[in-house]
Amino acid sequence: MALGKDYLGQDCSLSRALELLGERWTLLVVQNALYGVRRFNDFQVRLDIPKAVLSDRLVRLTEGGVLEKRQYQASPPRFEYLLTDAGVELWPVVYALSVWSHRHIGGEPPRLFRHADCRTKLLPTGDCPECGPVAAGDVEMYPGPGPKRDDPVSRAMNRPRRLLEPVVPEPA
Amino acid sequence: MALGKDYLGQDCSLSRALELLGERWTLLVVQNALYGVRRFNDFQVRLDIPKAVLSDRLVRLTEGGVLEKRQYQASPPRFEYLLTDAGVELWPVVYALSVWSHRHIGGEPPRLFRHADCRTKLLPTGDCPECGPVAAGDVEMYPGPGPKRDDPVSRAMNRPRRLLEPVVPEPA
DNA sequence: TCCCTAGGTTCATTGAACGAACCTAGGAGT
DNA sequence: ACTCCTAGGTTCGTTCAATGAACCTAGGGA
Repeated sequence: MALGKDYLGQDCSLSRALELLGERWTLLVVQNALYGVRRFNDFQVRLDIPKAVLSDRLVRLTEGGVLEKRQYQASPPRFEYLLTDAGVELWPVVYALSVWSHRHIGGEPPRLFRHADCRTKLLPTGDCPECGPVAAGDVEMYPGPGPKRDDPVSRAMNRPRRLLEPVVPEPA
Repeated sequence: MALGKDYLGQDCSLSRALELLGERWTLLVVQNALYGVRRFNDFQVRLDIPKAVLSDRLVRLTEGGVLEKRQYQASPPRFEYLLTDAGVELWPVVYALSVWSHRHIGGEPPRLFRHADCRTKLLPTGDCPECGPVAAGDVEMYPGPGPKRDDPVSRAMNRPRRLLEPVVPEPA
């Protein structure tokens, strides 16, 4: 975002959220973290995002308390980025915006979401019509009618799976 | 957003929403439209946004079906921008993100929101804990503890008022 | 005649996004 | 012993959106 990613003169909570989440690519990174993507190269392959931008976004999300960087292997040192509790709480926002997009912009959704316990499709709020509020970890993602990207990470997401369950792409 | 405001290679609904709503300032324009701001100069005064950017965002939101441009006076010709039904349906997204920001980033909210009928504070989803789903027009906005901007448009928003009710700033 | 208002447009400057190239350290293959 | 591969980045020149000050236009009011 050119010349100032901040909104200094604003008085609302939304502007503070947008300083952290409103930059290009940022919310897509969070969405894919909810889908189970954890590693730098997996984000990069799935999003086709310039590495320098991805690096910046991961740092900012980590500093902002949305992600946590963890070493998952000592030698050679390798890292993954996990959503914090605050990050997981962005699920309703991401889902509501996706539903809005499908309703008002159009396009077939490549992935659908239901309550894992009762298999009921979620309301736009992310709640289950039968059971009420649903934790993000109890949401099951399964393939929808829309076209899907063809890369190893996206392919690994085609099996029905819960949110936050780590994506393990097959090696090429 | 530099070099491409689009996300062409993406397969998700969210990326299509972000092509329309994800640029700098855009969601703040929608938020203020929900708060009752309708006129070019009122958006400009309240947001301190460069006029060229505001002009671009209003055109894009209008083309995208979020706003509708209407002439409210013939001579001299004057215009206002009203939210469409699709635009009003962004209220839960805007509200959920504001609540997230207050919970996880902090800061006092300058405005609070309750169900106008029963005066109960809304859930983060925008629903009323007592009555269930609430239409945006039945949400009442009232001043909260946080600091407020001091401009004629922001001052006009300090009286308790329903969402979408037109803001009428006092002339300076 | 002059100024004011609403609703913009024009333009030079700045700095974020892009993407290709490069880097580093540890295994793995031959 | 040497080379390749992988994960996880960094560097850097190019492109283009954001900024803000100046300007524009048409009608009304003093």
